[in-house]
Amino acid sequence: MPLPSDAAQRRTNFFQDVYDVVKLIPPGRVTSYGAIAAYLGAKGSARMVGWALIASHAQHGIPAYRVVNRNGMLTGKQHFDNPNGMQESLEKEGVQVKDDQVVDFATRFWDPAKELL
DNA sequence: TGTGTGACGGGCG
DNA sequence: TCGCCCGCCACAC
Repeated sequence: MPLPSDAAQRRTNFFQDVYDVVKLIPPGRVTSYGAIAAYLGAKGSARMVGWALIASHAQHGIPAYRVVNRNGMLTGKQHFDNPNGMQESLEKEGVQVKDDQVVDFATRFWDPAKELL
């Protein structure tokens, strides 16, 4: 039986790791793609995190709406079934959103590298 | 097999 | 301050 290549194995783990980290984001908090990428040791590859989040649609229990870009902007809302649902979900958890942007992002920011020791 | 694309981030003029 | 360009790497065609 063929053994999976290290590269393929790592790719799978990367996606899984992204989901795992996103699931650990506390309610009422948000994080950025770059922070997740840095935590996974893929610093500079924040795009891969976004790619993984697109695939996260197939999974359930992935609060992808808690992930925004470094400016606290809901750039990925268009990828949800209900683009407006992303903002509504955040506001329901106490995260104020104005103009597709998280209010007081600096305080709401949750850094896995620091909080998730 | 090669090329284009993207839910990003940092740097430069 | 604003806008543009480059690097990053997995995936689709």
